[in-house]
Amino acid sequence: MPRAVPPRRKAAARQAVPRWKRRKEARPAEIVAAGLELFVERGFAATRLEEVARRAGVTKGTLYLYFASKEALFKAVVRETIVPAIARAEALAERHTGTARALFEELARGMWREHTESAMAGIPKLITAEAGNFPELARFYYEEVVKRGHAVFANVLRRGIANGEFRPVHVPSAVKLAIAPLLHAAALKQSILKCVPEAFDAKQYIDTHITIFLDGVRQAPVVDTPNA
Amino acid sequence: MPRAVPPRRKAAARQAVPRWKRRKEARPAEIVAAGLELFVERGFAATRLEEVARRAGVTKGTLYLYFASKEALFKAVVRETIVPAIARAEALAERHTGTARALFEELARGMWREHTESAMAGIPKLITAEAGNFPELARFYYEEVVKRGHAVFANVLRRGIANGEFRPVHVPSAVKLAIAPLLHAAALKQSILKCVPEAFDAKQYIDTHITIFLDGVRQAPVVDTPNA
Amino acid sequence: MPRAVPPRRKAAARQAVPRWKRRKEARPAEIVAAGLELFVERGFAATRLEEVARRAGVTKGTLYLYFASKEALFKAVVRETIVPAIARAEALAERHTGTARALFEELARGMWREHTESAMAGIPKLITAEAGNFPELARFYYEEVVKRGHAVFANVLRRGIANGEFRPVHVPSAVKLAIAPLLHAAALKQSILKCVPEAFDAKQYIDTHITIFLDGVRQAPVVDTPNA
Amino acid sequence: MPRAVPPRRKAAARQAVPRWKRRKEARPAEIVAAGLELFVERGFAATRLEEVARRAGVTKGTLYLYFASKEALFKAVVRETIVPAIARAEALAERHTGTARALFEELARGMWREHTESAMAGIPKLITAEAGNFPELARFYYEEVVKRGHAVFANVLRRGIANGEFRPVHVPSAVKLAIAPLLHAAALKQSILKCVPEAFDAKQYIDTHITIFLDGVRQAPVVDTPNA
DNA sequence: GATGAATGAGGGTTCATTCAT
DNA sequence: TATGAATGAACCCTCATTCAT
Repeated sequence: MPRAVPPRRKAAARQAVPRWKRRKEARPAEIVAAGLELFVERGFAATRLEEVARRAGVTKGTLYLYFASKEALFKAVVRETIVPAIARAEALAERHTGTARALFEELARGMWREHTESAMAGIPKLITAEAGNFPELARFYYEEVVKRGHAVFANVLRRGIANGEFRPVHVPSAVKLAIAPLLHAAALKQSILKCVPEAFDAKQYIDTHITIFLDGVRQAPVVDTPNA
Repeated sequence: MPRAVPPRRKAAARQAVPRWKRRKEARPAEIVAAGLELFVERGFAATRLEEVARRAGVTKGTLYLYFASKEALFKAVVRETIVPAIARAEALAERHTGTARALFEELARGMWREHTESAMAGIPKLITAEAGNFPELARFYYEEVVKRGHAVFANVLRRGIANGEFRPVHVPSAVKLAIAPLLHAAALKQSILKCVPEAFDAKQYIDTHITIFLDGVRQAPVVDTPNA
Repeated sequence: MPRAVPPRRKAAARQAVPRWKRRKEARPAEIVAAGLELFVERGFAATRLEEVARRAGVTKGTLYLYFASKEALFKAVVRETIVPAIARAEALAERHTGTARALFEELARGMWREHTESAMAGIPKLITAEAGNFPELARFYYEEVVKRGHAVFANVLRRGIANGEFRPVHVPSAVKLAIAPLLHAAALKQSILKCVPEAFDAKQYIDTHITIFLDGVRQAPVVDTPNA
Repeated sequence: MPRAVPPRRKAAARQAVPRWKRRKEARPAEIVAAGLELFVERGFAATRLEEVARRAGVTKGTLYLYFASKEALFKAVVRETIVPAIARAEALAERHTGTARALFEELARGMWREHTESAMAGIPKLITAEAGNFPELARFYYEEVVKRGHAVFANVLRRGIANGEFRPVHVPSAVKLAIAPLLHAAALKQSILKCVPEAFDAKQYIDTHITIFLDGVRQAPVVDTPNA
């Protein structure tokens, strides 16, 4: 999965900016991208800055022009990956129209996309692995991502309960249960599933999750088990 | 391949064995326990053998009487934590009586107990974090734990579908969805939740999971929504 | 396979190369020189890399910029000391003019000089001491140095026998006997003689060796012991 | 060449002494023998006491019942190997009858035997290798072995010169030249020759040495080269 | 800004030595 | 006397960090 060290110049020119200048401006982003890949793959301690540098196409010393230390790079990697994701999540959560069921599905699919196709893909695994070594980072992630995400889902669930789409469930638990399969599968794809031949059918997985979950929380019909 | 607690000859002859010998036989287990704690908390690379030794009540050199290297200790920690868990899981899976629903609940609660109260608690997080650095260990875990666990749950689901308790769902996905909330919450408890003040209501969580999941997969009554 | 003093491009461009770069190119040679001293004095195992580094004017870590391990340094020390010596020996052996006696003397003195005044001085002792631990290095030394040296002396002896200067002796033994006093004395000077007050008269020693050996192998006169 | 760890009891009973007692009395000698083998093969620093113990059929701790430290064992190994050799040398040197030439030959062959067939075989190489680390041991060896050996040979040479068998040579050098081929070959057999396929013809070597040396130092006839 | 040679603290590992049994 | 588990100092080696160019 590592993008395998683009040996020279990277992509096509964007505009009129001279190439070397773009390069210079892109440096921090390239370093962050390389760091993300490696931190996710190996963890913080097992990642060597030399390899981050190589993958970013610079030398070790150059890293220190942009980041004060390995730890600073690590935190930057996490923050800079999370912050845009938060922005996207906010945009997504704005469009809360339609039924609670429809919104739930939309949110779940959005979150799934975010955690499998964007740079966020490796973050939950990384934070979980490094929480013990970087508690403040775990708190940051919790505050900025987890709580916000929970709040959005809680909102939907509460609305669905209020309007009778969902039956009254323990919302804090239900929120976690809605999200857990998404994050868990994302972490698996970044780790164990890379080591084994098993094919993971992502579409079936997310479809089935939405179906089971929504059926599981919907308001039961009056006559649930007529003869019992 | 540390000799690691030869199971035989221990309890029986206890009174005749000199104290230091009993100590010696207990050493590997103590070291493995200390290693498990720290590897889960910090990860492989960030764990210092000196601290493992201190926590086991020995000195660094002593570790090498029982384990050839840090890596060997790590693998022993994982294997020796997993293997007894597999045995317990087998025993649990044997008692498959009653309805599929009842059995599902029993299995889910057993697995939850296993992953929150036994030494297994930290293993999924650990394997996930280190899969990139120890792929063969990830494969071992996948073969011995994941596949077995999946098989047990798949069995129950298929039986329930066959006898009409459950509706036909995509079994491989449903199995993962039944398990994901358990493992995800276990990993969270070992990591992020240790860093934030949030109280996690484990009982509510597992109860809600079982309820929602079972309702989500149950065979809908003939008249689902009578008045709609 | 340390890059070890790239021979080209050094003397030529000297004035244009910045000082630290010249320093860098000299580093491996300085380290090798320091290593040679210490390995000869203490042996491989008893030599601490920290002291090699100190004697080379660098720190421990720097060694690893040029040599992959202590063992790699050791082998480089031996090889890089031997290889130039082989070149010099070849040059010396070319000038085979004059009588076999004269050539023998020239070779013996050349070898003596080589093994007492050049960096080669400590090598035979070192190889002898470490052959048990580094058999492949011993083989390399045997192939590249011993066999070649033997061949050169054997050549001279055979020529002298052929033209009547020497009587027929067992050439393989005679070759070793011509060389043994040189190597043995060289080893003594690097070891025991450094520990005792005895003055070793090198000039007398080599002169006497040449005299006795040549007299010992010369063609005896017709009347060996006239009156006996 | 290592005697390969006699696994249990060693040889046939000598007399009536109970077996375990003989074992006990033989312990130090067995340890010394094992130590000698390994020190010669690997050098002092590279020899592990664990292996010495194993080869002696005891455990590491037992070594310390007989020797205060690794260094003490090393010195004991050297001293106890040398001292009997000195005694034998003295006995040999007593029988100084016949011509100086005959006595020289007898001494040379005796010394050769001593340095190739007795336990002394590895000592010169060992002392040479470790002189830098154990100068006092080198001095001991020099005083007790080298000087004595030199004195014996010097004696013979002086007598031969006095009675006209030998021409006047520089005796200190001639002595060393008489001995050097013996010690050098002994060292080679303990080291390089164990690593290469070359067959060393010991008999030819020693015969040739005696012949060449004695011819080299004998009193030239009056008419050395009559017609020249 | 970028380099890469150099540093040195830190951790894994070895092994001579000790000591309770 | 003999054992072997345990120790801890020492050493090799790594790698984040610095700095002259």
